[in-house]
Amino acid sequence: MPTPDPACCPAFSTHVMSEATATELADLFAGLADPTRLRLLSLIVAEEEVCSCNLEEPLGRSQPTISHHTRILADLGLIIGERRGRWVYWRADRARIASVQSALQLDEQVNQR
Amino acid sequence: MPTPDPACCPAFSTHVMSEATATELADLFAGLADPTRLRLLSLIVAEEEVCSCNLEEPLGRSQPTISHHTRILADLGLIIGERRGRWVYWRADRARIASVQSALQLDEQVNQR
DNA sequence: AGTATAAATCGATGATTGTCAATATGAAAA
DNA sequence: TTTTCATATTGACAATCATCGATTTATACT
Repeated sequence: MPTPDPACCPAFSTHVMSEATATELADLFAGLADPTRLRLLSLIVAEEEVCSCNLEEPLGRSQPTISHHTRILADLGLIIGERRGRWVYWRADRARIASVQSALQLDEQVNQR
Repeated sequence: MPTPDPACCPAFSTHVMSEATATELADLFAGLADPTRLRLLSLIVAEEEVCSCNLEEPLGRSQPTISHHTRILADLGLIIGERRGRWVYWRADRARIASVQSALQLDEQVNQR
């Protein structure tokens, strides 16, 4: 009778999320990994559209900081800005936000691409 | 006839996610905002349980780095580790992961707590 | 007890990030 | 064309973080 396998666990073949997919997803989560940005997003999601000038006061951040955060969310496609005159109006891309949700089905993201 | 309101937009009362909720959620997203951690999580989610010793090779990271990442995911409650002998076996807390998903219903997170 | 080994912790380093003051850009109003 | 003002960009700084080599802790085997 052979000695039992001392290995910690049986051999198994696991599928790992690809580097590319992981990096892409991580960038999205990083965009959501800031309290100010989440509050900003919640503020925009709650309305049909919100003017930039109405963001600074409820968030308690300076104008450059707000601009910084809106840019990050916009670059990720989570919000969309439209300039009308001197003001920029922001609205949420709800489909895009929902797609981040479904990205959390991690077992279905495996080995794609 | 009075001059039209020069304001950028009509007055509105918006609900913003609370600081506390935002910080809590941001911590969770920060945990997911790293490619190595996402691949690690996908690897664990794909199996019933995975031994630590089977994580280093597919992820191409050193043992201290893997330990660092499992700790972060475990502290967030996304994975659960169980020591059996010399080895630690990890499994995903799927309910916890699903709760992060539902946290993305940002409009329902408003003003809670 | 002594050895082997799996995982955790420590210490250091290079990189990224949130923030704001100062400045620039761009569009409307006078 | 000047002036005004909403937004964007720049530069700087403190803080956080991913990573790994070295070491420690803890468990099992002899």
